[in-house]
Amino acid sequence: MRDGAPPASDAVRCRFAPAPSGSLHVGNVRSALFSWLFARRHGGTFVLRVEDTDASCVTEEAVHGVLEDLRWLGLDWDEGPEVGGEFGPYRQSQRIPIYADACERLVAKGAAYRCYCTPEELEERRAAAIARGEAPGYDGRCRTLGDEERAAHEAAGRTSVVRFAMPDREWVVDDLVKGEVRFAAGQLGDFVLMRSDGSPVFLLAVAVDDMLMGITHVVRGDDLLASAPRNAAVIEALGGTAPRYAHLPQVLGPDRQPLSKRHGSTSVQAFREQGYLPEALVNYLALLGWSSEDEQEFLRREDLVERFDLARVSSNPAAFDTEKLTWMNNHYIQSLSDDELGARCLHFLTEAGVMPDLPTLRAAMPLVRERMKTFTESVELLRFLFTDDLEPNEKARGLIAKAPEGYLDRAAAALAGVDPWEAEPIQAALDALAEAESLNRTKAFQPVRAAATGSNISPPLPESLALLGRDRTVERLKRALPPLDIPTV
RNA sequence: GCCCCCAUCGUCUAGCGGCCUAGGACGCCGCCCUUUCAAGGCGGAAGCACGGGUUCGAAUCCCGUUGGGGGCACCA
Repeated sequence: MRDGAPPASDAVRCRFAPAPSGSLHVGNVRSALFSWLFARRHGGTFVLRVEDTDASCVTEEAVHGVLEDLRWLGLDWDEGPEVGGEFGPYRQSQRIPIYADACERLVAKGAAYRCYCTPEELEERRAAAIARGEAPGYDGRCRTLGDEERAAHEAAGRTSVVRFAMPDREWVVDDLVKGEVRFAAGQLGDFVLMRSDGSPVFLLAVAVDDMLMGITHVVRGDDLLASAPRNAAVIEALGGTAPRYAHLPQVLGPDRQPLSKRHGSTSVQAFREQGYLPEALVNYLALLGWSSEDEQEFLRREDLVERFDLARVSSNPAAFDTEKLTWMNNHYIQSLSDDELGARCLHFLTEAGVMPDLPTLRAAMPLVRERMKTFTESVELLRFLFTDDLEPNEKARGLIAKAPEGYLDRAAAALAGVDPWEAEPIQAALDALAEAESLNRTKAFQPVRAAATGSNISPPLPESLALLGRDRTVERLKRALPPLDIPTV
């Protein structure tokens, strides 16, 4: 029924307009993704615009961080910072004169006016309105000021802001995901467009930019739902046509509370550093509030583009579930080739101070691919191959301690004679040893694993030893200290 | 206080009046596989917030209640 698809004749233009925060959190990214998907789905244009009017806390790194996140996720933009476009500039801080001009035009045609009320006066009247059970928005006092009163205020040295004269009627937002949302007359008060220092407020900048940049569809979080009629009103007053809006439900934390610092790092950067794949994050996020008609869950970027439909966006808030993301990440890891996998692991290993030799690393990929949920886990899984400076963990020490007297020496001797040094003969030698010692495989293998890898957990043992090499294996088994030397705590 | 949004297993969801004894996925539990850990296979527990309507028939439509969230700034 509600289909956001426009007639093929007019091109879709979507935008993502982040404040430069350093790194996007998953909620913002979901908005960016859906906006991007909608644009791509309809062969439209995706515009990136940086909302940096609040210059106080904006740094170049913060802007770059956001662009990096988007690029990493594969959400490319057709117009915006670093790529340009015919409706630029794409940073609001560079568009100040445009806003000033628009504001002047609004005042000139009577759609906006100067307001001389002081913060104290406003606060007082707001409180009174609430006490009366009315909406606490601006009461419109300065809307009808005559020239003389205005002159008197100016003469008295009063500062002023520019307020938009919100037409006093019912406003209906025909939202692509929420349906018709109505705001009764009197609900939406006159809001500030320009501060007393002459700087534009968000509501002015967004309206002007969306209009001038020819945006046809605004896809954003539903925390902005109530500002949609204001955006539309300003655009109409400016003689433009308001875009269609699609307000997405919020992304909540695992505790179903709004995303905040309390939830720790939910930034794209954090997931990237923890070893999540962009494909997994995109796929997971797409499923957060949207589902494919065929209920398919594994969807690559192009599958999503092919199927995305705003009409299938759920209208209820969704809690971010790291467990499912992690599961999905493992799935994507398993789909990578050994070369791709190796390259990723290399990054995380070196980051952790482990310097792998490449042929061994590459050869180890089949052993670890289904054992990693994130790439950071590759470090613990593979470290033993690339450093002889192993600190056996608690459980490994326990296993070594519990091994029969002289067992590891006999294992070393048994393995020393294995030829060729490959997984199968190694396994055969270990099995023969187990039989000779009357041990089952678990009992036979675990002490060897502990001594050779320093951990009670490792990739399959024979294959691991094959990669480790005969000399290092034998050496580690011999060097594993007998129980007596285990220090008591 | 006023306005708006939302309500299916713990979580993400399918469902748009009869196909529902409510389906799938993550997670959880059990079994299988198994040298550890994973992965994989099989099976299981688990949900329509509540109350009224409408209808031959309601998870699906309407109203109310409750519960969550958002907005009402010289923030964005």
